[in-house]
Amino acid sequence: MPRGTTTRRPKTVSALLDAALDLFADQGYGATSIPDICERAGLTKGAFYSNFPNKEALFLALLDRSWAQRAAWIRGALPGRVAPDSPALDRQWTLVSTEFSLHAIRHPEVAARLVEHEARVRAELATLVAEALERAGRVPTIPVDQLARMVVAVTEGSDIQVLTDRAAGGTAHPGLGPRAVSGLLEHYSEPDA
Amino acid sequence: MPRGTTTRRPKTVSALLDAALDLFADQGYGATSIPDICERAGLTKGAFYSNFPNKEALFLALLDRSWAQRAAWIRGALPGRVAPDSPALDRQWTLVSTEFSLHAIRHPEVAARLVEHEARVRAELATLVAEALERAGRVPTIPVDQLARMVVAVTEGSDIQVLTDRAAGGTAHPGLGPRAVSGLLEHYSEPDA
DNA sequence: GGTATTGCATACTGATCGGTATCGGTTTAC
DNA sequence: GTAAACCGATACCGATCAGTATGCAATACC
Repeated sequence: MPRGTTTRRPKTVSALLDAALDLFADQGYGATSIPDICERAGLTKGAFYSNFPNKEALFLALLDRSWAQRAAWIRGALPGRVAPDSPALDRQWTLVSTEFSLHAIRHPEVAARLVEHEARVRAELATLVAEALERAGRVPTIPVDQLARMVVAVTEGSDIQVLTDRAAGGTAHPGLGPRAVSGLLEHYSEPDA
Repeated sequence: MPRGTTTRRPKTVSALLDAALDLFADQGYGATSIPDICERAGLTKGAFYSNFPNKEALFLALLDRSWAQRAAWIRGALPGRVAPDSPALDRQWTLVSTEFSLHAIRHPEVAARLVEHEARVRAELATLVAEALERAGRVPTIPVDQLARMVVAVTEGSDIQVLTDRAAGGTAHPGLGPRAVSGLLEHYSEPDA
């Protein structure tokens, strides 16, 4: 049982993660410095190095937190839909999560972590897909895990397209992600016999 | 007609772009410094600032060159396929191009440039899709431009998935991109009457 | 309430950053 | 052959970086 102050630390960590999320989304991971993060959090480098050994450790912690938050959000938002729509497009999340994918591709030891997380997400999504198809009186013609993979791929690709168009001042359209998803689900299933 | 030397400059620019491509793919755009690029190119900062005002200008020039090269490559590789397969997965290209999308989302003036380029690519791809469907005796049930959009989205999303799995040491599978593409093309077309 | 411990601020270091100014070898034009 | 223009190397600047060491106020325990 430690003796000194322990209640401050969680608040500090949370403030640092909040600040990092904003800055990674705005400037990118590589372009964001540790002093940047501390300043935005209203703290100093002492607080940072007291909680993380370096920037990458904070990146990983940030993703653990974001994954947990988003998983909870998706679990609440998705079920009951006829087809598993893509969850609401979150600009900040898309930017940070995509950048993390790139980071993982460049750093194999990090990639393992990402793949594991994606497998869990896909497993959940696969059951949702299976349920949705069942409600629609259809059965999949390929493994639902492969369907989930396609759904994730097309959704993420579409999100990037939409954000790009939006940044260029294009009219705010919903993107073709949902339509492509429902198309894939219909095409790779058939009416139950 | 200028009087001095002009043959050296193109070689220098090319060397800088080559070096930047390698480094942006390996470390990311934000994490790559100008001295890094110069060193890898076997040049000094004098060469850099003699040809580019800053790192972003080089990024844009690099993408212009890469777009031209890839467009030429795709034009030679794609036609004649029954379905427009995704071109061979190029790790370096996927990393840099995805990072540029993120950069564009963060910088609207850059996004306009990217959107314009993507529109050109999609136009070409749309004609290929139309030809492929025609050869297969089918007609699209939604605008071919929308089909092209879906194809691009699912391909890029799948490429990221494959590279991540590969980085994590997963078995080298082709990914579900091509299958999803053909599924979309079939689902959003019907036999010609 | 005394005290040990915690947790962040402060201060510092060596390295590296982006950017500018200038210098000198090289090439082209005539 | 020679002069002019080019173009990249060198040297330099102030700012900022990642990381460490230490100081000190706040807090939890007894």
